[in-house]
Amino acid sequence: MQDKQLPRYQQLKELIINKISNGDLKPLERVPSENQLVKMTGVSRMTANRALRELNNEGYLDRKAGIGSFVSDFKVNSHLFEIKSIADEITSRGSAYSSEILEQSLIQPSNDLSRKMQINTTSQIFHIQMVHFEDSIPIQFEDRYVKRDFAPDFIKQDFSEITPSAYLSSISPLNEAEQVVSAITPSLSISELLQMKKDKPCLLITRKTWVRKVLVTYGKFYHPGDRYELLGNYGPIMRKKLSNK
Amino acid sequence: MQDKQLPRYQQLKELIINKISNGDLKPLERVPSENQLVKMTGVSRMTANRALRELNNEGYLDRKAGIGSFVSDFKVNSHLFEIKSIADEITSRGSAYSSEILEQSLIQPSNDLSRKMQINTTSQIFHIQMVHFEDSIPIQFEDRYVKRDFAPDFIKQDFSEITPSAYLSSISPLNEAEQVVSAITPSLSISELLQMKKDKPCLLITRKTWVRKVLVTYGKFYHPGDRYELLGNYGPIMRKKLSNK
DNA sequence: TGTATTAGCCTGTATATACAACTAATGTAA
DNA sequence: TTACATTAGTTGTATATACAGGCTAATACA
Repeated sequence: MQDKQLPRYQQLKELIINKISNGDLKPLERVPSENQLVKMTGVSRMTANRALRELNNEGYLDRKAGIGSFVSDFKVNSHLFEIKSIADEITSRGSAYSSEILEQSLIQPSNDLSRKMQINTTSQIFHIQMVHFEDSIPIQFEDRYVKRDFAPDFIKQDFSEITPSAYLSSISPLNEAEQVVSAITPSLSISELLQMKKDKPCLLITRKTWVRKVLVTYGKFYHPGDRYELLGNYGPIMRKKLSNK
Repeated sequence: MQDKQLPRYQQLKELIINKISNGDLKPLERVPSENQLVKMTGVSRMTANRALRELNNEGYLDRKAGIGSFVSDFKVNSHLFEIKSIADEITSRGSAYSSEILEQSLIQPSNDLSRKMQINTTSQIFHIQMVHFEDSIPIQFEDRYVKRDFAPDFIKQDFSEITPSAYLSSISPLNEAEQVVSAITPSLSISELLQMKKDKPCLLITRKTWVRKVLVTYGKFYHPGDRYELLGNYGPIMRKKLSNK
């Protein structure tokens, strides 16, 4: 698919990212050391170093001199992993997660939608609508469209078991996203779905996600303004320390 | 201040970041090449390469093989630079920026505020409240606190000329920030300041900013929900191409 | 047994070197 | 003039090497 072969440090990075995203490597698990990578793959230590160092900068790994390199525990981190885990976010707060699926179908996109998703109207698109609950209180209404080409089995999934975001991440690491955050007054139907009081505001996140420069999903995520806020960290990533005792 | 001297690639990075943030190097301006840095500073090309490469990854520079390295045009980019420039953001849209200052004073923090700013109540804090306008339409109400220690001349500034964010960035590059985004129903006074219709929602951004792990400013920024949205890009930064004819 | 030392592995940094690919400008031949 | 080749400067990648510093576990010693 690619025109040219990727540089070796990049191949190493993707190898490790794939192992993380398909579960071969789990959070806090050890990753091969630089010298092990040298022996395994034949690269020099400096390029193994570059691969691991960049994965560290990007938040995939935690490294510590004298100890080793370990898969990050993404519970706290931002980055694209944060995006996949409304369920994890809820459970990591110690709350009970549940969901209710309202719609799950295959559709032909309207003109407007096909334009937003950068496709023609003959392509087929999955559509899903569901509500996510924290301790039985609705916290997100998800209205998402997914390209059939990217996830042909999307329609067969049981999204009460795995969230759409987590499922999509399991197919292929999502490597680019754009999100627009705004404050709106919700429509009556959404207000009811989220069990919101009249005239209370909604936090609306409109998100597009790409895999290798190809847009694969477009979704709107509505949160009750008084029950949800969005946290972002910028600058040097504050990483959790590895326990040393 | 620092315990140990920073690594040389880091010194190079900060040197260049400082030149960018104090205006010595302007957007789209050329930055010394790797070999020039080698001659100027005596480091090896690989460490000059690392410094420039990381600045590129972090969005400060645009590099192109065969051409050179140039300061990014931050109009589009996110990162911490985005944060300093509500005025730039407005003018870059081709609109007219103006502002109105409501309060500018030196105060003793309340218990609550001193806790939020991680100081004791004997420290002194600057407080400023102002409204930012786009084409005479209010688009942000800024309610900000700044540590006196960090910016002793803060109170003397004319913030109709330079925004508080831009002024703070000019003192020292802000290297870490946390922001919480939420949707609220504004108080009556804020609703009036922003000339909002009744019951319309507000996008509230609560932001803390650090310089070298020390919190220097804490602010709340209120935007009319129907006139403002927050854009975020994640993953590989989409950089503007250098014009090549 | 208890304590100090050492050896070994890990990451972090720094240098020197090499080659590839890209670009702009220049020189050269048709 | 036009088309092509050359050249110099730039970034991008890859390797080999070296030393510093953090950490752990084995070892040596008292």
